[in-house]
Amino acid sequence: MTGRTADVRLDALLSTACEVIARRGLANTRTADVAAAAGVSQALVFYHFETKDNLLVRAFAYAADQELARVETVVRSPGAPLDKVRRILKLYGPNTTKAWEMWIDGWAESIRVPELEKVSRRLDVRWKEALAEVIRAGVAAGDFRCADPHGAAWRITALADGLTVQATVHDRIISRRQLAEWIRLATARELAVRPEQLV
Amino acid sequence: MTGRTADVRLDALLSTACEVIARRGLANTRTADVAAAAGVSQALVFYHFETKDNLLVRAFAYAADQELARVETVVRSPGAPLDKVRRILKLYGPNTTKAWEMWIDGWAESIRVPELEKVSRRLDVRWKEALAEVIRAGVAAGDFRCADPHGAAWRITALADGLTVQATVHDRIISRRQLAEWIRLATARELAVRPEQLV
DNA sequence: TTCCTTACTGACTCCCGAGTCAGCCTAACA
DNA sequence: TGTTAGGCTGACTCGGGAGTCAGTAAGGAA
Repeated sequence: MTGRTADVRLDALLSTACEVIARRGLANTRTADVAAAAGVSQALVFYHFETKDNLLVRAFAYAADQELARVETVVRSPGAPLDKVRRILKLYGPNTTKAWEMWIDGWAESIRVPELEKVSRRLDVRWKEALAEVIRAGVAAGDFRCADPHGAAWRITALADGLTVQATVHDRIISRRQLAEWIRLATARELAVRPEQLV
Repeated sequence: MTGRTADVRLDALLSTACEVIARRGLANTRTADVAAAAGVSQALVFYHFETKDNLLVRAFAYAADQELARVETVVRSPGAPLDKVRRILKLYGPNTTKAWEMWIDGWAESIRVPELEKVSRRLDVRWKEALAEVIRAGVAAGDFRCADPHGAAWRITALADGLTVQATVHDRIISRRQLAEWIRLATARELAVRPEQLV
């Protein structure tokens, strides 16, 4: 496993770093853990990333880029706006990838690390913009009504943030079903449609 | 500064620990920092708390108790339910105490530390219950309408969580004014009142 | 075939921070 | 006015984790 080109190795290390951060938590992630998980020496991590801080910021940026790519896919896909809203909400919700665990850590760390804050801000803003875009498209197409797509997108995603944080941090405090229902309800109100249309 | 009774010292140390955690962030808080900020030796911290983990959990519990006391004061105060809703929302919002910075760190840490998760869960649940109680009282008094006080309380506080996290982590991403307005708007919808009634 | 570059490693160093411990100081009680 | 208990400290230990460095291997250019 020698002599790979740098960017292939970079990618593998960043992907591994994301897994380790999600699994162990940011505070418990050592450079040696990432190296071990990737099957390389600890020194290689420093060879490619110079510092641990740099590795972590790049790892979060890597994770953000992946999420953003998925969002763009939905936004640009053909299909009815209401269906896109539904797909964005599904994408946004908690899933098996531990992405939420990672981003809750990321938010906390972003308060002190400006570089990380930029990454996290970019992701958060884009999610909200993407939903707003799709809502605007739906309004333009006459599929539903919404007086304030920007505000609606913010309120919907913020509600989802708040509920998902609770569900992620406090095991079993609300069911996945309840979580999804409340988000659908709020979205349906914002768009003046029936909640069932978002299932 | 010698020979204070243990519980006075405990209190002072916990209060100082909260300040330090809020200011420096959980990850950057050393037992020596807390000791220095309190003007005592590092060894005294261990004398009273045995381990750093214990100190931190107790500090979060201390902060939670203070917040809870303020919530209870509002809930039990005389006054119209709608006014209590307004006061709870005001109390919930970001303020100058850096409480939100602390609890965002707390949420992240709670994912891995069961003891801390209990503390954070107790606080989160009580906030939601308190608001639900007040909503129920308002419905009973005929001051406003709400078909699902429990759900409404969850949706309102989760929205507030989501928006406040954004405002806390991402400086200037939304104004305090906008934050408060969106929460009032959502609350007004839930309670079938006009947003101005919540100002 | 030699030389240079680049990916990579083992084996370090070094510092920071949690936790310990022997003993000091003082208030209160006998 | 001893004695003691409990609050308190200085001066440690010790382990873990970030970062370093000398050197190896391999592939391409000349």
